[in-house]
Amino acid sequence: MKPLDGAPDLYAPWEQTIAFRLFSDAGQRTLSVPEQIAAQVADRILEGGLPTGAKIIEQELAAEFGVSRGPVRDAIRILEREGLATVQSRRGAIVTDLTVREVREIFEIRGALYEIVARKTVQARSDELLSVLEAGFKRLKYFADVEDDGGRYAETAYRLFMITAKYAGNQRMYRLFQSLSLQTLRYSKLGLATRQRRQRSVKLWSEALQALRRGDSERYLSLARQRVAESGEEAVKQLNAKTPSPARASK
Amino acid sequence: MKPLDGAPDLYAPWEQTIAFRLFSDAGQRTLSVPEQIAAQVADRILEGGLPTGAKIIEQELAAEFGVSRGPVRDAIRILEREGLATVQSRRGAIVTDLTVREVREIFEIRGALYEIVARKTVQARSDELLSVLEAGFKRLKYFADVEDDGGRYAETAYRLFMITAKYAGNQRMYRLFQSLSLQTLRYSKLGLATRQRRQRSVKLWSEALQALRRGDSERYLSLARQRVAESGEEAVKQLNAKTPSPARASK
DNA sequence: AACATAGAGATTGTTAACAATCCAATAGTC
DNA sequence: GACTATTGGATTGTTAACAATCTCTATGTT
Repeated sequence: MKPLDGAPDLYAPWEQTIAFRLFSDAGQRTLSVPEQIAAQVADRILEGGLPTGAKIIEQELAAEFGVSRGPVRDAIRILEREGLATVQSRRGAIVTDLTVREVREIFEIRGALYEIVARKTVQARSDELLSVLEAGFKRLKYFADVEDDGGRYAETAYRLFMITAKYAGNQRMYRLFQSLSLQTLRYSKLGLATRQRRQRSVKLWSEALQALRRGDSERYLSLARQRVAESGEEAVKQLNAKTPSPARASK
Repeated sequence: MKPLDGAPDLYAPWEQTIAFRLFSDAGQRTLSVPEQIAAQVADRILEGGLPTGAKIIEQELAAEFGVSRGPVRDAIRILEREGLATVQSRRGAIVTDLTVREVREIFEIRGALYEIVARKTVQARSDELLSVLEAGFKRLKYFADVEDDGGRYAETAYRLFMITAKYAGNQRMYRLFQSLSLQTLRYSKLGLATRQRRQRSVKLWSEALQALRRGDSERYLSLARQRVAESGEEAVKQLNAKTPSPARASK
């Protein structure tokens, strides 16, 4: 029944929230209380419910989740570790607000890691992987046409990529990708807010999957590289258009 | 007086302990109490005072540092984040004991990141960097001939590399390298326990620095790549020779 | 002798109160 | 009016006690 190490849960990654997977991927079966809190807050951050720069106050979360501040503190440290919260000593935590430079840096790192992951994914490809990806790709195409802020498409693309990354077999790298991609997910979204951009992304995915099917490692790699590069550029461009004038309108 | 962004502290990285730099690099000026504790314990782990797999008990550290368990818990979480401690829910923390597979995975990641870092270092090279590296290289040669377990050589090589990584300009990647390299430092040591191995490493460093001086990016990259590959292979080999029979001698 | 069970001690998880620090609004000064 | 001190409230940091859990030893059973 277990076709490949770590493969079973490839079949149903779409039902769980991203943050839940973030921690269940880490190994343990049941999540500790701080992890459960962290997962819920993480989802809120990724969905935009807690906007960039918002203060995360221990007492508030403690009251909301019905625990004392101790476990909440732990949860905040977990979010910090994942790059979703930024803690300043004695000043509390805020939802991480990446600078343009940091977003660039992370995309550069992701680009470097793609070199390895892409090759290993092609090498380890199987009918199973291809059919799982095919199913995911259908989802992706669906969300490309849904009119929203690009959030659902970006999330689906993230999950689709993580499936290929898991298949590459380097667990540490998988974990690293998870962290880096999740940190930039809110910013990637910006570059996928128009249907046009999403359709461009779908095209690149489509060709990449074909290359993967053929086992064309070089083509797959170059498409993956192109995708992350375009995605990064677009995110940075949108971010630049946004941040320079941070609303100093009224008063 | 400040020749280049982030450069000043390149001049005196040798006096501070590795773990102290680990946190002062992170940004803040003064270290919080948990960070100070984490730094001291981290040094102990890296030096071998706390051996691989050793239990880290909250109460013990609390008593030793004269604080309650709260800050110690924080410190342990920090060590976990840095990959030096492994925390199991309700079972406490131990000094991280990497499997052969994990060591391989980390070296693979480092290899991928070298691609970027090496190119950027060559691109950003300056007389200042070269002279700092020259001074560091002297140190390296010195420790190559000191008879010990390879610890001091490995540490010096780590610091020398981190200087080049800092110069590359991608802060996030610098931080990542710091974490990954520190996690494997205890294992890298294994491959540098003989004077012969150290002299081989010195040779690669020497040639790499020459290539850097000439601005020969490709040569520099290939030497860096070779160094990390050999280092990884040797570490894995030694680790394999060690772990399969985990001392079931007496009793 | 091998194995299962029970219990004591050790250890982590959680809580609530207290201490230290930070922040913002207010009052005071030039 | 602009700038600097002050003070109160909000918030994080720390502590010590209590609760829950785990581990290991000793005991008992087959």
